[in-house]
Order: sequence, then structure tokens, then C-alpha cells
Amino acid sequence: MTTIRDVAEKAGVSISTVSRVFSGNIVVKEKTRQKVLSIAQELEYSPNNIGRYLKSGQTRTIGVLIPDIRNPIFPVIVRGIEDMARRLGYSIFLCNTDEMVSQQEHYVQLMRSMRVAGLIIATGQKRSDHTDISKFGGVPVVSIIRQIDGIDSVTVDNAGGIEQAMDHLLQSGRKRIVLCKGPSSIQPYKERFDAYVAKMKALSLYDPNLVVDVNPFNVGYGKDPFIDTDIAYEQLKTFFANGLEFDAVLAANDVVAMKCLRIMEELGKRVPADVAVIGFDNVDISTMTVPPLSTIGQPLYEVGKCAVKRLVNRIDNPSDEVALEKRFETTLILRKTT
Amino acid sequence: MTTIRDVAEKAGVSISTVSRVFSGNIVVKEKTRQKVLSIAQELEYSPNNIGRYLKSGQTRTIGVLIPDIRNPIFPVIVRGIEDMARRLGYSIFLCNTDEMVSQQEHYVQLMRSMRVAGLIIATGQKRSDHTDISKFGGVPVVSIIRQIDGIDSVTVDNAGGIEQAMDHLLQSGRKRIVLCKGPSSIQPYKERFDAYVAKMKALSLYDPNLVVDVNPFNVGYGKDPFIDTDIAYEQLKTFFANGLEFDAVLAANDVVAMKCLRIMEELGKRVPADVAVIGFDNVDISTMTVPPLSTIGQPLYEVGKCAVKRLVNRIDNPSDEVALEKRFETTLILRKTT
DNA sequence: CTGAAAGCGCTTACAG
DNA sequence: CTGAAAGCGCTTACAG
Repeated sequence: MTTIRDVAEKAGVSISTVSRVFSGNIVVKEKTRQKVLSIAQELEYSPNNIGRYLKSGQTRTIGVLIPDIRNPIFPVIVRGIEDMARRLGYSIFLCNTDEMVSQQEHYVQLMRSMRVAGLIIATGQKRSDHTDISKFGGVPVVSIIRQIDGIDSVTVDNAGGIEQAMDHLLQSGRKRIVLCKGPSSIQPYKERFDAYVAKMKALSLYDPNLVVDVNPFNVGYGKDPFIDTDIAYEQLKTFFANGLEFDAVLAANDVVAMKCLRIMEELGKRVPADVAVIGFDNVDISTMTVPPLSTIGQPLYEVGKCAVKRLVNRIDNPSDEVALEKRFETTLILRKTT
Repeated sequence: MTTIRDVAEKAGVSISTVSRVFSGNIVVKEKTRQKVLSIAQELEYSPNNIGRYLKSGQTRTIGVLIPDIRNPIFPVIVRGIEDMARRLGYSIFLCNTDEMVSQQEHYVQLMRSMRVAGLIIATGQKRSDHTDISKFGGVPVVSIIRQIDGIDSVTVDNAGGIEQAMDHLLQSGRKRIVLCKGPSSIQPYKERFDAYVAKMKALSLYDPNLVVDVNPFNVGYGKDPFIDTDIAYEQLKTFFANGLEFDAVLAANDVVAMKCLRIMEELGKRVPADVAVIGFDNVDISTMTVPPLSTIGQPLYEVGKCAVKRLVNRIDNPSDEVALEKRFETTLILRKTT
């Protein structure tokens, strides 16, 4: 690879000058500049960011740690991250942790070694070993999806979302509302569950039989491709086939909602005439189900963008003391299943 | 940040020794090793990969350029890439190009500057400016999804997939097979289209009225979030509402197939009794539609893994002359829509 | 506006 | 088994 030295030599200037031409904003005589640029092009010179970093201490690089890019909320978030990162001059490393502490630690180490300027971490896990700040070794971190004490975070108001969904369901006269809940070990699902229980109890509508536990992604996490046998579907099928009386379903997320739609069809229940179904996330597919799915929209793309802004802000002002906690509101999206 | 020098000083050894401890496989007296390791831990030392690279010339980093991670085939591919990369000791940079030459060139430049060991590029575009090898400046590249002359590639047999789908449809007596085709500017869609036409003509079944052009992702590419108005749906709705006679639908991909399912429902056509519907890709959602979608499976996860293997192979043997072209077979996946 | 020099954090022959 | 030294490709005060 051609280096700054090759270019300097051929252009008959010092390497300092070449460096100045490529670092921008520093004054170089226009004629010299042109000369250097043309030689550089001729030699296919590409400035070595690695060498550059060693002096400047700036890698302009962000590590993104998410559970699994195949969970459909993450492509949207990651796209938001990448778009904003690009705009601010950063590149991103993508790492899938499968919600496993060991893998997360591996990547935190690796990213530290890569001297990333900062880390964006998505973990729903409540276990503290995922969120032990001391392990980040001084690298700026922003947490998305779930709030972590002492760290900047960008989250979504899960409880508020459930409120919106339930108010809507209740207004249309539904009272026997099933909750298909995700694992309580994952913070956002826990929040949704708690909000549901609180609301149902407040209205004296709560009945534990209305709650079914679901493994939203056949997890599947950590396995090669997702498994084809659909655990969540089986769980739901068993639950609904049991003769339970209900008139609405509030699903842990859109994917689960979609499975419920299929089961309602199989059970001969009309949606929304016999039972209303509402999802959570407003992921792409929710527009395409039959009928199109009502759901609670999370601003996923915005979460990604915001996380990068916060992170860069933290990188530039590492000593700001208070952790910034941004919480987005959800929006009720009415389509044809409610 | 603590450096190798800090550790050496405190441990009372030279930096060479510390370096040897961390680079593995080199003989260091066990006692010295322990000493260094414990000091390193105490000081929270993390070896600086950037400094390391500058001598070794090894970044162990791969740039992944894809059109848009929100296109549901890419999360699976990227997961395959990441899993294999991790196994081989590489990290990945993720870049979304939106199929735009300017953005692709930007990223190729950036990745060169980052001194990635290699590049994995997914572009369906047929325009040669996307695939002009000379622009890669000597960085090893493997192309996925589409074959590019002179470059290692990992692809899938699109024509073969269409054959499988059509044979299946024909065997069940379907003759008026609609093709919902993606834009011909994208290589895989072009291949599928050509295979369809060839087969239909061979059987004297070809009728241009059976072909409808569809914009598979409302593209949407390059826009902030995907647009909510569903262009593909509108296009298909108009097409099918026209009184055309048909008994099967072969869709450009699973997402399009899903939209067709919805339209069949709206048109009062029973699937598969009145019309058979078959998709392409075997993306996650295809198991969840009502009824579950028959489709042509692409080994997406395998494509990702294989691409990394090929790339690393090329990195290790840059002078191997022939470009390796791996082409995976598709598999017919029968569910309930055919 | 430009150049010579020091140094960022490592690795790696070369001696011993 | 260990250390001293050179050098990877840059940036950046310091002089001029």
C-alpha cells in the first residue's frame, strides 16, 4: 500500500504537507494542494486511519452490541444508528450477543481493544452482570431498549404503550383481555406485563388465567439459524385451544400477534368481530397481515438515531455527570384487527 | 488508558515481554507470565489493537456492504457473516449502501482507510459502476447474492429455484401462473424472471399479461424509515382487480407473497383451492402467514458463513488467480398455500 | 505556508 | 527466556 511518504516523495514536499492536505481545514498553498492531490490519486493513496488514530486518539468508531439482528426490531434500530453515525463521521462494528453474558463480555473486551470511541448496548436482560457499569472500562456507553442506572439511555415507554392498547380495547367493550407475555427476565416484557396487571386489577378485570407465557422468538438465539419448529405457536395453540373465554388478545410483540392471528383463524374466531388482536412494535410485517394488524408503535429508527447523538455527546463531554435518560412515547396504530 | 509501558514498568520487565504475554504462543517463563497478567488486570490493561496493527499489518476486520439491513434477507445473511467472522477472529463493520453508487463508493473508500482485511459486498444492481473491480484498490472482495466477473462470489441458483417452484405448480395442474416480478435492474430478480419466461414459453403457456412489475420494498431505501403507504400492495391490487384469469401466483419474494395472500383474501379467492401462492427466500415470516406460505428456500445463513470463509481464504492467499464461485441450490418448501 | 522531529502503542528480528 | 532498538503511518507543536 502506498503511504504518505510515497506521496510526499513523488510530490517533492514533506510528509507534513501531505498530511495537512488530507486532514482538511489546515492552510496549504492551493498549488501545492493540487499537486499533492493529483499525485495521491495517481498512486491510489488512501490515508491510513489506523496510523492517523495512533496520534490523534480518535477512532471515530462505535461498537453496537445487540442480542440478535434477526429479531425484527433491530434492523430498524441499527439502520437508525448507522445513518446517524455516518452523518457524524462514525463507522459501526456490529456484534450479536445472544443475550449471553459471556458473549457480551467478549465483545466489550474486543471493542475496548479496538479502541472504539463508544458503545451502544441493547440488552433486555435484567441480570446485573449484563449491566455492571464497571465492566465497560471507561468507554462511553449508551444503553438502548432498557434503562441502566448511571448510564445514558434511550428507551421507550412500555407501560404507556400498554395503557394505550388497553384503553383502546376497553373502549370497544373488551373485558377478557388475554396477555401473551414475553419472558420476565427481559425488562421490556416485564414492564408490559406489570402495566397490564396493574390496569386489569384497577378495573377488577384481572384473571391470571388470561396470561400466557410465550417464548417470542423460539429462541433460537445462539443456534445456527432460527429453528423451524415454532415453539411460540405451539405454546399459544395449546393455551387458546383450552376453551378459555376471551374477547381480546394483547401480544408481547407483532410477531407473536401474527401467530395469534393464525390461531384465531384455525379456531374459527373472527378478528376483530369475535376477538380483537393488538401487537406491539409496529414492525414492517404488521401492515401485511390478514387483516392488517393494529399495534403499538415504537419509534425504533428514532431510538437508533438518538442513541448515536447521545453517545457522541458523551464522547465529547465525558465528564458530564448526570446520565441522560431519553424515553420515547409510543403511538397507538389502528388498523383492522381491533 | 494504560499502555504496555505502564504494565512493563510496574511488573519490572521490558515491554517486549509484556507484548509476548499478550500475543500468546510465544514462550515466556510461567512466573513472569503470571506476574504480568496480574499487573495487567490490576491496571485494567487492554491491549491496543490499533498499535498492534501498525506493526503487524493485520486489522482482522471485515467491511460488510449491503443495500439495507431492513430487507429481511439481510439480517440472516449478516448473522451468518458475523458468526463465522467471530469464529475466525474477525470483527465486522456494517454499512448500508441503499444500492446507491455514491454511497457504495464512499464506504469502499472508508473501509480502505480503515484498512479492513477484506470486503463482503452485496449488490443486486446490474449497473457496472457497482461492480467495477478496479475501484476496490486491491482489497480482497467477495460478492454475495450476485456474481461479478473476476471476483470470488457466493450466490444462489435463482433460476433453479424458479424451476422448482414452477414444476411444483405445474404438477398440481396450474397453468395460468402469474409472476410478480421485482425490478430487472436487480440481478436476482432478473434471473428469476428469465427462468419463468423460458419455462412458460417452453410449455406454450407464456402470456405477458401474467407478469406484473412490483417494487418489493416500497423502496423506501434511503428514506428515513420505510414509507407506510404500501406501493407494492397498491400495484398488486390494481393488477389483480382487473379480472385476469389465473390459478397460481409466483412471487418475487416472501414479502410480496404475503401481500398477495392478503389480496386473494380481499378478492374472495381461496388459497390454495382457487389459487396457489408461492414465495421466494423462506424468510422467517413465511411460517407465520395464514395459511403458512410455500416458498423457495435460500440458505441465507450459509451464504453469510461461506462468504467469510472464502474471504479469509482470499486474504490468506491473495495471489490465487481464479475467482471462486460458489453457488448454493435452493430447496422447495411446501406449506399450505400450494 | 512548509519542514524536521518527536511520538502515539505496539511487534519483531537481533543479541545475549 | 528476556531486553534494547527500530519502525509501522500518521499528526502536531515548534521553528522558520
